[in-house]
Amino acid sequence: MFNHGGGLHLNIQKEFGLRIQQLRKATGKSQEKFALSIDMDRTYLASIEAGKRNPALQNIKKIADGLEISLSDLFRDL
Amino acid sequence: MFNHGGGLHLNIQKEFGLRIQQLRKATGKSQEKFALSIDMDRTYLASIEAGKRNPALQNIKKIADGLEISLSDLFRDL
DNA sequence: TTGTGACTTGTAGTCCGTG
DNA sequence: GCACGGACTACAAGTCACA
Repeated sequence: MFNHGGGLHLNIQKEFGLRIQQLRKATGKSQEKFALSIDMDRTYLASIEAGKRNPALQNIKKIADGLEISLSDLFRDL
Repeated sequence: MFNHGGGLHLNIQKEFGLRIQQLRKATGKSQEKFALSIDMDRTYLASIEAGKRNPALQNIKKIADGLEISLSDLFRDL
């Protein structure tokens, strides 16, 4: 009866997507501007935020760098 | 002149590999036993530990679960 | 017990659009 | 600005034989 770490029963992709969306919005950037700033395709970023993709470590790192936070902080509360 | 834990110039794959190797060894399990426990191929785990792979979120999560730590803790100091 | 190269299959990731 | 889709290409996933 515990809920391992994070929000509800959303899967890890959805949780991750919501997390980066929240952090991106806090920067005031659009998906397109943010994606551009980290050299990532805009539609790919959108699908990650939607929880539809399973991004690999290098891209996760890229996002963390773009958000200017550590990987550990990126995964906080997940 | 010491490097405080994480940064270095190893790439993220190598850092991640070393990190999970360290944590796995702390559990006292062999690659084979640990891989088995998380339903992952032993040679695939070995190549991740060696920093030769770029694992995706689902597999990263699988490893964190197997180590019984949060993703945030898994990435601590990385 | 672990490392590695080679391989096939599935999907990560890119690029072009649309409402 | 965003969600969504089609059609691709690059590479992760997963497995094996052997060192």
